[in-house]
Amino acid sequence: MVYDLEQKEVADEAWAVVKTSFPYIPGYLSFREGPAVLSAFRKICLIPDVVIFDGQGMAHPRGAGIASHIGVLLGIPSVGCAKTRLVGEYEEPGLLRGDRAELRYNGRVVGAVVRTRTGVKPLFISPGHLVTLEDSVRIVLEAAFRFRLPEPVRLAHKRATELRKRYESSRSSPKKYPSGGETI
DNA sequence: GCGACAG
DNA sequence: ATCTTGTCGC
Repeated sequence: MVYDLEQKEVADEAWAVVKTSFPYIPGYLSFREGPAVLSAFRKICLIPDVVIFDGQGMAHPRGAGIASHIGVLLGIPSVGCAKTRLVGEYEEPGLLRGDRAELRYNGRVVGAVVRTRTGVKPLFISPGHLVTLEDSVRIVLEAAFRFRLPEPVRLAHKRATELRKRYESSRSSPKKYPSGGETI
């Protein structure tokens, strides 16, 4: 999902149906979900300035979560925005939107635990490719203006669920199914 | 060996 | 992540 933060609207989108070739193993998420991200990315017409990943960036056992790894392959700035922690220690941040705490791992600050909405569970933000921690937090807070998750992440998730349902029911019948290359 | 563990 | 009913709060 390519989202225009100034117009507050979807600018482009694309999807891909890819068979999983790797199991989900904490610390190896990019090997499972990366291929699908890459194939869907080849179909979009508007290349974004930054990509927000549903997962970790630098806050990873080897310092390179899906945001860092795929960000490099795409050659585009990226940010890790996970709903839960993978590694690191932190103090619970304040309850207001914008309140944050450092996420430390091996004596290093690898990310931030940020409250994007007052009273909701915080997000685990960490730098991906070509982006600083401060910019990462700024980008996520700017994109999460309505709900807990950044708008593009929320909409992408919503679209994925919808497509998966439609796909699972149409795959049995002889009908065809849009490949996701349609441009808006 | 035990517990932790993005999606 | 997925399954899954009702329920709590804005």
